[in-house]
Amino acid sequence: MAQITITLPDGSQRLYDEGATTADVAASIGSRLAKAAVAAVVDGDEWDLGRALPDGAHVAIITADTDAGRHVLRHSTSHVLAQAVTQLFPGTKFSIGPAIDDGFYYDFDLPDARTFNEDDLVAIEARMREIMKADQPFVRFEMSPDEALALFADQPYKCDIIQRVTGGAADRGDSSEISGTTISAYRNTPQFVDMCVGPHVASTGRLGHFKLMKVAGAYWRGNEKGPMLQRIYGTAWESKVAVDEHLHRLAEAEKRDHRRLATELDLLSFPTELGGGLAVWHPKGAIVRKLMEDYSRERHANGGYQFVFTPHLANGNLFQTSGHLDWYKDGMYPAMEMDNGTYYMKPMNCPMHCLIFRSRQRSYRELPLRLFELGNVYRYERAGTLHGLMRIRGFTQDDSHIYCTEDQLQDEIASLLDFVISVLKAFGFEDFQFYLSTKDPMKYVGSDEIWDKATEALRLGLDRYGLAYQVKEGDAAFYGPKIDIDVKDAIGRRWQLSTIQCDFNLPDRFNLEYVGADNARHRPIMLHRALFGSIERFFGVLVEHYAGAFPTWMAPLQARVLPVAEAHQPYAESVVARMRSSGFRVDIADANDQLGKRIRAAKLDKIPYVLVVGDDDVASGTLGVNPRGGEVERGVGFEQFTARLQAEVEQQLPTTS
RNA sequence: GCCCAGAUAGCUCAGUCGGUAGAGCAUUUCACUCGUAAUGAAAAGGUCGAGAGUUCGAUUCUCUCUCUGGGCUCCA
Repeated sequence: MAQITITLPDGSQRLYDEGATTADVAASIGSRLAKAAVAAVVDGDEWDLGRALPDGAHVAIITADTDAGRHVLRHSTSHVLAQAVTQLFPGTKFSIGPAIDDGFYYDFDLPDARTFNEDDLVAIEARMREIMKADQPFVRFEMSPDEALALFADQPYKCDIIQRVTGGAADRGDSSEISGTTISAYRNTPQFVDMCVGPHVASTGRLGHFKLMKVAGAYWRGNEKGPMLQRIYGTAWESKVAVDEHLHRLAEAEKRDHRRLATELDLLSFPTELGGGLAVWHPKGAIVRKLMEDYSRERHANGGYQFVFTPHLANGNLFQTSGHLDWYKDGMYPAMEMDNGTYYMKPMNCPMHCLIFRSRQRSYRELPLRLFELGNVYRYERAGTLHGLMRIRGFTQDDSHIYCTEDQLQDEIASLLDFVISVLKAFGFEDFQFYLSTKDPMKYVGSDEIWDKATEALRLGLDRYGLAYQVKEGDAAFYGPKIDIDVKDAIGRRWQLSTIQCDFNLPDRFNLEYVGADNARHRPIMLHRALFGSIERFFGVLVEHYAGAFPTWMAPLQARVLPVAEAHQPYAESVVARMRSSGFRVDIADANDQLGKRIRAAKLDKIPYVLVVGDDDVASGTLGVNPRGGEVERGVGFEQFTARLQAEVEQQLPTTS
């Protein structure tokens, strides 16, 4: 029998009989590898284990415990989901079922507009386990588009994909289903076959560590004018342990949910009487917010910004001039008709800042002119999009508009990046991701030349700062390209916070000018930027980042004093009074309840320091210090403790710019 | 806006096959005065999200609305 030569990732070569598969290669390397294998990379493409290899192929085995391996498990599990649903609900049309982060989903169109319920999920999951127990093979085959259209004649969504792809109109959503002009599919049973690029595990018995999570509606092809399908989400992993760890992570994330913690820690609430997406801040939340704002103001004062204030309402002419009424009217609160015009709640501050710039003649000597405002804006976010503090209808932007010359632009962007990162680090974020968003060809104003110029300036700013970034094509605002900055929180989730946006448009619309050194009039360049984005959202992210345990400098209460018994009450009160006079936020828990109970309550309130005072402390002027997350220390001198506390606060709060 | 699921005491939830409701924690009071994560007892606390319909009677069934949650779409 003829032999073929296979090259492995380490460069070594092995000989196999002709017709050998990737599974044979894995088995020849080791039995553990063979067991862990789910697919392989053959000459750069992902292949099933069962496909015969060509001579000279480069082969790398994909194991289940890698991202690529889990992707195969998840994608294969989604096929099992589709088979289970089509068995249990005859007549179901199925559309697409890709692997996603942590899992997979599949979209279905059920007969008679039926929808899934919780019980259905249980039944479907049970049927999936039967299919896995049956150990059905995933058999790959290929066909022409015409054959595929015939095979999937009763599956309109599949036909839609085939026609679109063969018609040259494929998009990203189609890529897991189909590629090129030959259509591949995988058959599990005589009845069930699904169009798919693959790869898949060899058989359904290889699967099993999964859980169906939830049902949701999803538009076919993401088009809100199109049909609404029923989507089932699931998670799948290489082992039961990995599934359990994933579920544990979800539970931990839920414990950090800012909406839950806002209630538990009495920070703020969303009274239904107010209307959706509107919050009221309780005293404890307000303290934290005030500290954030104070810090932001201090940094801006040191950073060469000038503070301004603008009203919440404006005549519609202003938003006509800015162009926002043309582009974003649906997102604005409706018009208020007054006897002297039509007024709107402001959805952003920039037009008003432009009016400040334009209020008198400006000289190049004033530039860059940096206007800063904690500006309250109101946007009519669609009902289904509201989400706690993260998506809210009334919020405060830490908003700045910088007017500068073309020559100043790149320096300004570079120093802005510096400023943004420095402020975010002060709030405990260390890991940043940068994005450069470019023009949306369907939605923009201004000339191509001006867009290229702005985009290039942002790009050079990032390059000059030496930052790695990703480009998001077509993701820019209508008025200009932007840099967005994501941070990674304590449990690895990413949040988009800061934004730096170039704008060659508003200066035109507002006819902004400055007098240059040449005594001629020039148009300034405008930058929009926000560090927190919105105070509310940033606060929400901080709550989740710290799980409600704010660092001492911004904690609503920095310490609580607990007299062991009533006899120690006067001493405890003197400790509170002395600490308050030093500017610390402290309260007392009277000796009405047992000490253990009061300690527990203080810990649940996530107060940084619990100070227990008893006989010894009264006698020698000391404190029992019980720090959050640390060991109890008895007999600490009062001055010693307050000095330590002061140092901690100062160290956490850098004020350099 | 669309699909699905919800809304019962301050919080977390149970319950009523249609006859106006209960627990734990929190709160208040009393007793206990305690050295590092839940002392005991009692009291008080609810138009059962809002409106309409069916019914002798609706917190429960139906409809509409408001708000919330999970998705989709959107996010200047």
